[in-house]
Amino acid sequence: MVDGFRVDTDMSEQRAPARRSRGTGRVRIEDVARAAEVSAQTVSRFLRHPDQVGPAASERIAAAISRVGYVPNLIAGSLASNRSRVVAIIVPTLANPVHAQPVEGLGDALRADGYQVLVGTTDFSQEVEEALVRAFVGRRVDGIVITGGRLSAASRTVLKAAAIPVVQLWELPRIPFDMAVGNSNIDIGACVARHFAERGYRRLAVIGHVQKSDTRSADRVTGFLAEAQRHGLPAPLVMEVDRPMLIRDASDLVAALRREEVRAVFVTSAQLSVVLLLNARSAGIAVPGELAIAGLESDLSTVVSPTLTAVRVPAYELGLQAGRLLLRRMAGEKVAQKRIDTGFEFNVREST
Amino acid sequence: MVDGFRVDTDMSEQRAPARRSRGTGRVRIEDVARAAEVSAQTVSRFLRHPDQVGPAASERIAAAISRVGYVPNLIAGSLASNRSRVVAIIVPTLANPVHAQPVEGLGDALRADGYQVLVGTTDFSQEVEEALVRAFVGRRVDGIVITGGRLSAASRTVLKAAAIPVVQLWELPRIPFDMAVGNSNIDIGACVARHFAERGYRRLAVIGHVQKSDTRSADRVTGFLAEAQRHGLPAPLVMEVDRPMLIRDASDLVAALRREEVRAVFVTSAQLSVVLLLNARSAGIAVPGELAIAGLESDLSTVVSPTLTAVRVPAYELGLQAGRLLLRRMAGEKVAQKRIDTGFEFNVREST
DNA sequence: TTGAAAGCGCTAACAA
DNA sequence: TTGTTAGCGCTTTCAA
Repeated sequence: MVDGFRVDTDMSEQRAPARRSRGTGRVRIEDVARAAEVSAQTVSRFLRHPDQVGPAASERIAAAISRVGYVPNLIAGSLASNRSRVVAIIVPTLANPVHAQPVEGLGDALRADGYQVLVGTTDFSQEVEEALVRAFVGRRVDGIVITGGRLSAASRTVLKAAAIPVVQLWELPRIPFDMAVGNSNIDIGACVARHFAERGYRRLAVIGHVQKSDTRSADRVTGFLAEAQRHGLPAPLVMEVDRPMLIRDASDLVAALRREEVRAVFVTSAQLSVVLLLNARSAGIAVPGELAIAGLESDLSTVVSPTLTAVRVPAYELGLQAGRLLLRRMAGEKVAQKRIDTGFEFNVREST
Repeated sequence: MVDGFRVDTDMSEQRAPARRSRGTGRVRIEDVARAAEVSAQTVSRFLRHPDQVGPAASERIAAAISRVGYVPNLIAGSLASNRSRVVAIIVPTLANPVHAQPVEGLGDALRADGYQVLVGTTDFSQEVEEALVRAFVGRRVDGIVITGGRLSAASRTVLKAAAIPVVQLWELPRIPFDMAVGNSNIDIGACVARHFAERGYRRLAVIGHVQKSDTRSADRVTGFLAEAQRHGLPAPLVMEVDRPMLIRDASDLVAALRREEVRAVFVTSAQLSVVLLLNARSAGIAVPGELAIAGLESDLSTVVSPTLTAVRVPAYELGLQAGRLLLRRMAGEKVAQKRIDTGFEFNVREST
């Protein structure tokens, strides 16, 4: 508090009765205005459209701001302008880098424009997702990114009423709720199955993370099975794992694969594919001689031995693209291309 | 919009001139009030203190809310109450699970109380951190968690003026800015060095992530060196790596370690320690016979062969504890214990 | 238990 | 380029 600029917010010289001031005691735009001898509006303009303010005023305002230590109250600004400059993203978990990276991509896309990112994790719960959607809409976020291609009826209703841009991530519904950034997970599964077929492996298996709301993994399994059938292979073994992130020991899985005489397996989780590979190796199984393994890409894919054949989905880019879409829409632009296919890479390495 | 409750926000029956309405067209508390035939204050009370509203009114209000599809505008509420129910956390990156997990822990600690989490990533930049602090304070977050024990003067000034609870994470400054949750990274380094000394290894090395603002890693190195000296060992080799997350090939490091005839190495990054172990193995180096390796814990520590001796820092719990501290302070409670040492585990396994 | 009035701190609309 | 005025939608204060 300098020079006695504002100490008490109570300006009621001779107003109403003795109502206690509700002021927060913090420096307001009004205080800056008084210090710079301009109106509050001019200070506001200086902050938002500096080019519309004269040089003399600008100089005094800038000085006043730093002198009184003014930090604009964005809450008040949001209420008045009906734009929060906050964007929300809902992911299942942040412990898995594949879901944390889009959050970072989103933030990077929006940072320059002064947006902040609210994050919510669902732990794969549909109910939590609905609650988050409501909470975020209540906070009047300017846009929202939601992991997955399915939205509950309740979420749809709330989002529709909010009339804000929405990006669905990781999947490409034929008719997105609003916009979608992702890829075909069915294609991913099919791509791996085709690779196995071409290599001549017949007895296949697929290990997926099966969670009711994790449709990405389910789609990959579906695509895998369909493609295997197309190639006239026997129906692959389908194995399910609850929480791939927590698997530290895949020896049971390895034993089961061996018992079933599986020749090639596709693991739809990055973490688990590496774990499985390492386990198979220490169980003395030749990879790919006895068992071929394909998984999802991680930093370890090229470090393990044999190196892992893996599908790479550009997680960070997903968030970046989602952010760019939101930015355009929040700027009032119409977006024609409502589905962005970010594709995937299939890196064939030694393990298959 | 049901039953004609509010369609246009312009209520100016015969007010002022012809000023265009600024209303957002969304359902407001007033619309619910009218539908339930109570005042707006009663609806507000029903939402915040349901026990203070009569049963008849409560019933009508509940019905009205769902009938008109009311989602309270938390921005307006925040402005009026001067509480945003938003907490911010600043981390270097979300791509590294060790930094993503505290975010999740924080969210889990706060969810039940209706708080949301704003996330900012700095990519280890001090300037970005300052900008984020300003932005978050501008949004009037009710509390803030900041990775690291050092705060710039600018950040301190802004935070002091904001007068909100602040938790520093991962380190335990002797005198925290406000509160701190973490552990002694010097102790971590010392613990590993002591272990090496006890095992009889003399020629040591430590590989750290050296980034000017990443003082955690630096402290671990410091502790390691000090303890080695205390045990009368020759000065360990110190090697630096720019971005441990991006290291996919540690063969250069392995070669250097061999050239320098290092007997035991401590790698202060989880990712890199596994990569180094795998690289050493494929280079035909016996672990721990020729080279002992200790690192930081990850899901792979027990999967690799030999299993990795590793320090486990409870990242998720760090965020959880930070959230609990904030919650107490935001509830107006005084917190006596301003430094929470979450400790660490040292899991000795086969690699040393 | 309920309601009326008065802001919270800012920006949009309008006027000069 | 600058200022004045009137809200944004809610909660707090005070009164009944």
